[in-house]
Amino acid sequence: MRGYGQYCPLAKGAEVLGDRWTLLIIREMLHGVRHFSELERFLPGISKSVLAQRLRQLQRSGLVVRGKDEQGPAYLLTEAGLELRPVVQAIGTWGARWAFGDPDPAELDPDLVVRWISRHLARENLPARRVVVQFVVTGSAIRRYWLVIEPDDVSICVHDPGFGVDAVFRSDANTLYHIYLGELALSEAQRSGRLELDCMPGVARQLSTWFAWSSFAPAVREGAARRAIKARAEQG
Amino acid sequence: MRGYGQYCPLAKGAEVLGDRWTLLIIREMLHGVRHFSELERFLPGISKSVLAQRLRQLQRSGLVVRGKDEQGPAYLLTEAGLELRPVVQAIGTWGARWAFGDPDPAELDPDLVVRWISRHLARENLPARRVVVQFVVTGSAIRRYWLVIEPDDVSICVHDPGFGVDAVFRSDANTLYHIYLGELALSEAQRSGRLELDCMPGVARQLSTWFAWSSFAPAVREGAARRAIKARAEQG
DNA sequence: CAGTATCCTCGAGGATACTG
DNA sequence: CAGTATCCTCGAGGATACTG
Repeated sequence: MRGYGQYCPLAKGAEVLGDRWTLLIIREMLHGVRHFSELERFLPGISKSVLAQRLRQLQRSGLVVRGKDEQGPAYLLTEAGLELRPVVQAIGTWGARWAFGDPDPAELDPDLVVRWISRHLARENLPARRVVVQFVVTGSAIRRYWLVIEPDDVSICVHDPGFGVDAVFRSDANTLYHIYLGELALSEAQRSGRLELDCMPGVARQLSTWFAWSSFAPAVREGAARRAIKARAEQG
Repeated sequence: MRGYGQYCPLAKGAEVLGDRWTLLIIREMLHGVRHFSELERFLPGISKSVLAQRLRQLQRSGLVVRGKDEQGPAYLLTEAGLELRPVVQAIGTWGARWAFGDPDPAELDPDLVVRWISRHLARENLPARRVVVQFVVTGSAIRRYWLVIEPDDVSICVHDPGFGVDAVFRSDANTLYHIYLGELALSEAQRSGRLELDCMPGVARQLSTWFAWSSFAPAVREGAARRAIKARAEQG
């Protein structure tokens, strides 16, 4: 981003962070995403050239270093990049409270929400064996996903991996997003019929503890509560 | 800013705040700036049309309302806008630590730094009478400012208002910026000869308590200390 | 997979003049 | 002062093809 011509900490921060997509790239990297193609998959709509340009710029600004790992080139956050966690948290918290209405249908990408869910597992509550959770996302086209959770690895399959299934979620994408974002409790979603949940015997009690949901969930809940109160006040 | 197509609190926050100049406009309004022309003066380089467009957008997003006061149209932050204070503070703190090198000479606008200083006074430490502080900013062209501090008003004059002067600061713009940003203590600036400070008798002891300096000063100091340690390590 | 190179379009915003 | 209207330029970035 072109500079503001001001010797001011906020202006300097905004210069580094203000380019389109930059903050979302940082969000992904704070979640542990390290590879170019993985960034592309988590950022639908970004083009290769923009992603490459942003990663170069982030290296020049000292937030990211490019290295190698087993799977090829890997981008890692520096100390400066890691210290953006409070910034991302502050903007996301504000966004959840004040810029978060109902989703546009085009924003409800089932692939994406299943990926998001799969990286916010509460590992400490999961059994020490392999667990498979199936998601059936209804809509104009039904999408199926199998979350294969191994003690030290998680993968998402779009075909039955054949290990058997511990639990099946069946809902539309909108409902799944609201559950992930913490606005809708599993039990409430089931009661209202928006979610069908089938579990293997013995799993039902633990299932709800396996998922950590979004780190913005508390702010999303507050924002939703505030909007509900306001709507009721305007009606009454 | 065009949307990201993601139903994510961070993406939604970034959509509202990510346009060029938007965060700096918010910074000014958090400092109490309410009028169009005042925003223009605090944001050198912004054009009328961009400022007008941003203010319209901020109203549409619900961060700002347009009203009237004694001096004409006035823009005020809503509750949503006021809650951006932690966001501005987080980005500025990060910027001070990780994106704040030496200033480009073009960034050292004497008008601006005197305005900044004048709105971070420690009112509780100022006497209950009118106080006048003169700033003489040296450089290719010498600029003079008189800060006229009344118990309930502060104004900046570029001609001697004729009230007499309680203290005179004389330094170049670079030094004045570093003092404002908290990197350079008044006493240290004097000792090193970068600042000449003349006071009326009886004022010298209090003078240093009159100024609150930048709210990012602690982060700027930490950032400068970190860079100094790093530079020394690289030398040794 | 992990990008680069090239071409092309469109929209952001600067400059300038004008208005209530 | 507090903006709006108009014109014009330039750069961001999308599409596509290509490379190690």
